[in-house]
Amino acid sequence: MKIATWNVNSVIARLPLVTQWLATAQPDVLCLQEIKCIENKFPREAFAEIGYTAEVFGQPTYNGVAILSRVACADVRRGFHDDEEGAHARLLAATVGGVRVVNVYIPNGAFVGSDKYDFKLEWMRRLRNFLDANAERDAPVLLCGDFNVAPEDRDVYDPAAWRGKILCSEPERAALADVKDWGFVDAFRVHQKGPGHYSWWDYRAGAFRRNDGLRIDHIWVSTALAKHSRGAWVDREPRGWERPSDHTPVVAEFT
DNA sequence: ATGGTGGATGGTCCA
Repeated sequence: MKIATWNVNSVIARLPLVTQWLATAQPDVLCLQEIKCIENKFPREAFAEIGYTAEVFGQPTYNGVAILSRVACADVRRGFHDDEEGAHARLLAATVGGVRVVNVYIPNGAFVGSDKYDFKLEWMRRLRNFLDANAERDAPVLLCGDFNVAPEDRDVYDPAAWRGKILCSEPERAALADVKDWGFVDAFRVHQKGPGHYSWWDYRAGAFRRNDGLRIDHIWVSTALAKHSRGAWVDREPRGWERPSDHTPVVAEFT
């Protein structure tokens, strides 16, 4: 089983790239974030034509997550139990091929100390609570998505410049570590130990050309699923295509 | 060079 995650920054604007990538990478599951559309504008037919069903949790203009899969999804969950009306569409869970997949778009947080930053930290606390209440540690569970946190300095192109900044600050790293303490293993780090692997590069200032990136998109797995991990990698190629997302896919493979 | 780009939208907000 091959599963991938990709923040596409508008699924409508990125449709040609996503279908092209699916055709070559051939994942069984692709979790999307920032689809930036409501469910009835999601290009469901284009994905169906190449063999993927879609579960969608949409929202106008901002956020939105979806799961594309070659097999049917079961037990689909949209958002937290205690979400209020109109809450951000940032969490979509489904059982696919025996794996409980939790697809998240963790808030960006704007800048350290902002209201959005507080919202981000609180959202991560709610995610941990969601996992405690809804996921089984002994089962194959996979948490993936745009986490908007670079967990360690080796995930950052210039750690000194980013120290304490948004996406790297200690409170964010601690909140994410608490999510990980639910019982996850970073599938990417099982296979890749070194620095220089990034999943996001700012659109501005030629960041991709200079490889000024951060590793903020992740695939984490329960220890039960980690036993079946056969590989994990970042596919940098779509970031270099025409009209790219600022993120590129992260992929993990399991037996 | 003290900014820069990109998406949804139709003024700015968000990243």
